[in-house]
Amino acid sequence: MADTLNPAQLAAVHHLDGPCLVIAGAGSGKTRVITTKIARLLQEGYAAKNIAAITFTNKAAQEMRERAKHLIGARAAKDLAISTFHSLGVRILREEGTRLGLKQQFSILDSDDVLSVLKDAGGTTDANQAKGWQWTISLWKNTGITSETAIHAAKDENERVAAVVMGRYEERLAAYQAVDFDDLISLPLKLFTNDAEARGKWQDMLRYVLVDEYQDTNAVQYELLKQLVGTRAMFTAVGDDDQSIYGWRGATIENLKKLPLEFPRLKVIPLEQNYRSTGNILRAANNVIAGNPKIYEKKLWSEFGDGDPVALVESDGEEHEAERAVARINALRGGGFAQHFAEFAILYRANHQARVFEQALRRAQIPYKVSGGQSFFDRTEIKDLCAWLRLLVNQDDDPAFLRSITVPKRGIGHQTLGALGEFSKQWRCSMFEALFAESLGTVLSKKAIGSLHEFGRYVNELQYRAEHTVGAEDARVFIMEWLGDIGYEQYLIDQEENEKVAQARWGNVLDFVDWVCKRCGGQITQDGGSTFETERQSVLQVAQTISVILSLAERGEERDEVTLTTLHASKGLEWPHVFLAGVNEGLLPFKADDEEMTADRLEEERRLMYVGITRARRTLAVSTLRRRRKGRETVMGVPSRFILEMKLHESIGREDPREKLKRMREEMAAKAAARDVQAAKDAAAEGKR
DNA sequence: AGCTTTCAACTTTTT
DNA sequence: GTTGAAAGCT
Repeated sequence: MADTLNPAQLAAVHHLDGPCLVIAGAGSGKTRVITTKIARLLQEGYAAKNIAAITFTNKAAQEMRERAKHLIGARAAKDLAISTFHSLGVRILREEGTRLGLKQQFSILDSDDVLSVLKDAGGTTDANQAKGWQWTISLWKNTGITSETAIHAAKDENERVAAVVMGRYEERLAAYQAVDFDDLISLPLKLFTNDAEARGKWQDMLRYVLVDEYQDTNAVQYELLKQLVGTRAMFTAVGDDDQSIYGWRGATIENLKKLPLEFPRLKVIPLEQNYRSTGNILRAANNVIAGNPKIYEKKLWSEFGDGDPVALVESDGEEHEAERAVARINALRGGGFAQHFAEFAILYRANHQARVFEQALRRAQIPYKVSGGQSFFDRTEIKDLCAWLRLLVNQDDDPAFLRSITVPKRGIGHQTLGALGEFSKQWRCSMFEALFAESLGTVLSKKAIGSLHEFGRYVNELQYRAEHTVGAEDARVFIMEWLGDIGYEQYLIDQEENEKVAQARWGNVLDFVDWVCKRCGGQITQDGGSTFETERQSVLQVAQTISVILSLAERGEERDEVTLTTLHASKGLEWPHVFLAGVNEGLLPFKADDEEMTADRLEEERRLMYVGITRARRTLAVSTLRRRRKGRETVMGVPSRFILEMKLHESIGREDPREKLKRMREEMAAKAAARDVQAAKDAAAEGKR
């Protein structure tokens, strides 16, 4: 990317004296605009703590902070209020919650917690029913519907039941002094709407607000934003109406339409220069999205030249498609177009599509990662136990040491640990090594050293046992004893006032134990035709695996792997070589058998296709299935209408794809005929036998 | 009748 | 790879 900003980016950065909406096309350098604008605001005299940047995911927030750090230095970046909508909500509620009758240490329920409260409130043990309620209630809460108004919003019998359950659910939350994720937005909004003093205080604190991925905001988030910026309206919203793909969870592009109406001084700036993809890819993207009605006109272009034409891949079925993808990866690498596996991504509509690709990649010995899921390891209770396991693997892991020695509390406080830390710094050793140092007596009391030694000895004992415990059953016994020794269940109960929440957390712990034990015992894996049994592992070996996974995740280190991900999860990412899988009618655009395709739905599916296309930097393959398995029978695969909409014949440097499509159809028909003949022969042979 | 086994189907997801 | 439903077995 060039060192200087282009005129549109500059305009976006320098428009400081009023509301600003940046329509940031895919790959148009929007994060750069946001961070540069933050620097500009600082220059303009804004204090760092008065600048708020709001994102949707923690990852995005972290990334933005990193980028800001590079630009303005760590010191200034530290004070910036960069956070997600939700963590900003937490901050507001921690400080002002008492005004809403919420104690300062209210608890936040995650979706598992919510599920168990809902089962309880609805008097059911059926997880699916409770999940249905959870979904409906969350959607209501995200569109501004409360337990009072829910009954009017209910459209069928199920929803009417959900509305009743919602009432009881909300009562329970209030009784537990707990909030769910949606409350983290709606309660601050309620506060600001009713309490001018609190509103004034926060408007004064967050004097300039930047919002990333504005097209993903829901109705409640929009209202909160309005309350935050007040009539001063000093804000910049950055978003792309063409990349709004979260309508199904309450995001609404109404928020984009409303903005100029509610803020007449709004300056709208489109960013159209793309710094990511080749001309052929952008042309296909523009052609597809042209099928949608426009809110803000924009057309992406780049200076990269036409590049390779977009490839159209047709395969006989899912397995064949996966083979074609593997072949393509090998061909591009062999041809010197790519050096690393990490340059490739395979994108698909639904998670289950990943499986076939996983098998094919494994067979071809190509490393891959499936994105999404793994958030399991983010839970505090799991992190606690992982810290212990990490310590067993590597005693010199100081963060793991600190977490283990304080979880659960064992009478070793920050005084002792501070001294130990100081000591280890001085002697350039790890804290665990410092534990048994003789000269420790000069800085710490006998009693403190006693408890430290006890901890150290226990860790050594655990480590020995972990190394020698093999197999699922023994592993379970060992781990449960360990958890009993450290009193972890009791710790969870003490930690959490709400008994239900504590139980749910303990449930997660048990899941984790299962997970570990499963890996300790030999497991039978079926891969394609072959069946093999993996080695039985010791607890320590499994812990090592976990440590590796965690440390890679922590350092954000990239392994050289092909990425498999859903289209939704791919937004914001990019790869040199992208393979769009299963671009068939019914899959993309997705259509369930029992539901009709509305214009809104189709438009969102089209945006999803657009997001997929624009992930590619250099080459893009669009893959369709001639035959699609649907249960036992094989149905005819119809290429997605989006493929036609790409107008690939406009691609430069290839044969006319309409001709190619025609040829492929003929081939398909011939093959199908041949198959039928073969099938008839087989049947005849079967009959003879 | 109640249990086990087999078979098919399966949106998208963050906090 | 998991779950739910239907068919088959005791």
